[in-house]
Amino acid sequence: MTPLVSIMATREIYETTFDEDVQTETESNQCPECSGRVTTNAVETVCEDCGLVVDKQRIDRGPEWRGFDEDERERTGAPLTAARHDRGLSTEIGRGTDANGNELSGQKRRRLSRMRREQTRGQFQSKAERNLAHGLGEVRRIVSALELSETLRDQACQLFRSAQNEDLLVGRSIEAMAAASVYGACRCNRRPRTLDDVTDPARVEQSRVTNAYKTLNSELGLPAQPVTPSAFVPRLASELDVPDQIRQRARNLAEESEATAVTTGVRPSGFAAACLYKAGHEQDQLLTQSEVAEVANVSPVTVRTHREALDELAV
DNA sequence: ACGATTATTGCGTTCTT
DNA sequence: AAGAAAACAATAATCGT
Repeated sequence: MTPLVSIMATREIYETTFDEDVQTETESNQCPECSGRVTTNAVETVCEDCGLVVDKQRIDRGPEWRGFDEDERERTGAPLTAARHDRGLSTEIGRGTDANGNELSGQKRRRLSRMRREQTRGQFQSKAERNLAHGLGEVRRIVSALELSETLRDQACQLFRSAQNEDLLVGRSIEAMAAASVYGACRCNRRPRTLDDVTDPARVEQSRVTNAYKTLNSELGLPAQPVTPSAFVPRLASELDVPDQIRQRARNLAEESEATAVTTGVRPSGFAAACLYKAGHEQDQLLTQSEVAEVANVSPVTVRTHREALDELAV
């Protein structure tokens, strides 16, 4: 029997969390993570202590479609977004034509071009704002490379903002913090993404992303939740192109194992791979260990050892 | 510095064709 | 019989306390 204390020690690798049941939905004015007070502004409801976005988009910021012509509408334009440094409220000075599409005289064009230059200079009032724009750009790039949802992107951007507000960027690179923000958002939403997945499109060493995430997690008290093997099953299953039956069986296997303690401290993706392997063999679909190991980014040996754990469980 | 998980490598065994 | 796959064992590397 392994001593319990060491399990507690290593599980932190994959299950950084501060409270076991953080997922409970609270309608009240308390943060589900740290019980701090939450405040609601026009954009979202955030916890004052930890920065957790409890709720968002209470207010419909979409265009008003009821009005039939322009002056009946009171709200128009693109919705505000946390994903841009100016929350999407930028102004651009066009070139070439006036509002009616007519050509402009050379004199006016020169004047406009001077104005444009001054305006782009004025867009970033400080170095911090420039960094923010850069960071949010990186976050957007990584998020789209990983094909994550828009809400997740906004949360990641919000994380990056918080990180900057808390001066977590000093001594760290913007790219690393951007990647860490994306990973943090994934963890808070139980998205089956590994640190490798997030680091891959980022242009930094993984160690720096790890470092950034660690400080992000501890300083901001992220409501990071353990990502379970069952969350990885669908993703691996689609990469392997296995039938639904096997996918569901693998998911069941994973969930049953999670009920016991055998999945604590192990790489979720590796365990999910073992579940898929076992499920495939139960239904005479020959998946090789190296196949499943490869899509999960683990070694075949890992798949084997976890399959043994699964066998003992089923009896 | 220690313990746990995982990767890597090498090697004899089992299964398939 | 030949080749692939799974099993086993020993060692190294990594990570968190």
